[in-house]
Amino acid sequence: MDSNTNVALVSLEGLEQAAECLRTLAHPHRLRMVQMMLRGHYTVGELADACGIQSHMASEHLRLMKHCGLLASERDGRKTYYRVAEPHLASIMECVEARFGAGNE
Amino acid sequence: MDSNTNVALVSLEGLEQAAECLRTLAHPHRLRMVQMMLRGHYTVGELADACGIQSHMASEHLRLMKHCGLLASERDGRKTYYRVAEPHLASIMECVEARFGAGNE
DNA sequence: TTGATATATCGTTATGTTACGATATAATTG
DNA sequence: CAATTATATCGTAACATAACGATATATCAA
Repeated sequence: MDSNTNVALVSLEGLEQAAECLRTLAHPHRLRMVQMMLRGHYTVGELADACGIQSHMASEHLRLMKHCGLLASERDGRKTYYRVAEPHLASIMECVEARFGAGNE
Repeated sequence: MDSNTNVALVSLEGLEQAAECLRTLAHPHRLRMVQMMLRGHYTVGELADACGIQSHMASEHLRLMKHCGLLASERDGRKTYYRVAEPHLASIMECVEARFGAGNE
């Protein structure tokens, strides 16, 4: 028996929230940022550089993910450090790595 | 140390594919259908009824998920049965259930 | 205070997605 | 064969998202 066979179906409201989070996560630069943030905390500029995008665009991606509860941030002087706030993100990134990581491209 | 700290960052190409899959999954009706299909196989009409949508719209949702490798289908007479083809979907739905299921709404 | 640096926000345009009626195909029944 | 049932596809209008230049704010350094 599959491990989730006995879990009740999630309510439509729950699925709508889940869809919003997944949709927010579903962008290659945002996935890259999350993957980095699971390994440490980074400034907007560092995340932008790693993605090869301008920092004002990274800022917007980060804002979207923070808005749906995936991230949190704290300011230190003129830098803002973002970090993962949703514990389940690690499991989802493990799936992404298992399915799309080295050896599966 | 987190369990994924040593895993190499996924290539941008991999992240683009991952983003496409996640974006396809990120819809409340599609999540409901996947949740059902993890428990059995269903026809287009059964999945449509469960979501309260017309079957031609369910057909379109199912086509999108099949297109990116999440589902497979087989025809039996005039019915088409869809089933989950991507094993990692179970883990992702477990995350969704843990985060948005009963007790977390 | 002035200039430089780091983030954030705004406005616009281009592109993508969703829902849905209409229509098409394919299989079954009478 | 004609009618019915189950899926699938097409065209389109409404809506959402992404990218990006311009601009704003906030902090630090000289």
